Amino acid sequence: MKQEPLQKPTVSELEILRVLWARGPSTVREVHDAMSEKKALGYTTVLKLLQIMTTKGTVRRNEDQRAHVYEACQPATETKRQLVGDVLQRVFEGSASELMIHALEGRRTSKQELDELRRLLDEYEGRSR
Amino acid sequence: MKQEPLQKPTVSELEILRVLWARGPSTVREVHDAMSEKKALGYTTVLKLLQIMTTKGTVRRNEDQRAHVYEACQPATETKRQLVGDVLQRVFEGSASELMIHALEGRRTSKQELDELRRLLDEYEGRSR
DNA sequence: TTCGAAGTACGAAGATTTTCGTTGACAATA
DNA sequence: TATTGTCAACGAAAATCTTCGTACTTCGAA
Repeated sequence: MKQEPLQKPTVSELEILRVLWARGPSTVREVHDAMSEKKALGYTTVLKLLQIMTTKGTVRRNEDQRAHVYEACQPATETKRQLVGDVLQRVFEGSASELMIHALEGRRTSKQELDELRRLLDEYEGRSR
Repeated sequence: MKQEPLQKPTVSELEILRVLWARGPSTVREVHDAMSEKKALGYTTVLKLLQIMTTKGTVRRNEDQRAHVYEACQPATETKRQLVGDVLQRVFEGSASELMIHALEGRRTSKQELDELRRLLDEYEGRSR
């Protein structure tokens, strides 16, 4: 049962992906060290996760070196889009406005970020018209 | 170990919550019927889910009638905020702009919705200033 | 050449989620 | 009153996820 790369990463898998997105192709050791700043996980735990992600097609690895080098199969943008799209559907029935309202509430959003958001809307509109 | 209502509903639990939010207080039968339009689940599956959610404090129930009546403990808004806040942190490191970019990409967004989004930004800014 | 460090592979335990089947209590009705 | 549905409670199986421990391999250095 070959799985297309359409499956959502789990919580732990996402943590790993974030490291790979930030660092680019990395060894288990590098991923483990980068993560241990935020969360302590055993080396073999990270290794296992990467092995599982390999079988799922989430990451691929280069085995030329003794320490295999892993990298994400999908660009970060694609996966992020998928993740937010999932919430958009499951929680907000596809309404971006609803999503936005709840994203803004319960946090302080700076004037800078609001302006940035407006700029994004204009840009999006200009692009898609 | 009493759990504060800070725990994220699972995928299935969310489906149930959506029904409760839409219908208001409902019996298992009502929830089950409402859901079966979208997804077929056994009656006892829905019952079990509601029982679990009761122990978690996600929903509460009135047992006056033979068919217990369930309702969500948290208002929809609160839970939605929590869910989107979770993604905001885990995927976008708290950046609403990043969230927005990826929410808009990969879908068609109408002029109406874009205007609505702008209105929301203005409203938010006016309110918090 | 032997020994330790660094790596991968494998299996597995424990937690959580998802989904029902079964049982027994009750109630409506024939 | 005997039968037929409806419902809650419970247990449990199957699927996932999370986390490691152990064993085996390989590469350098002593």
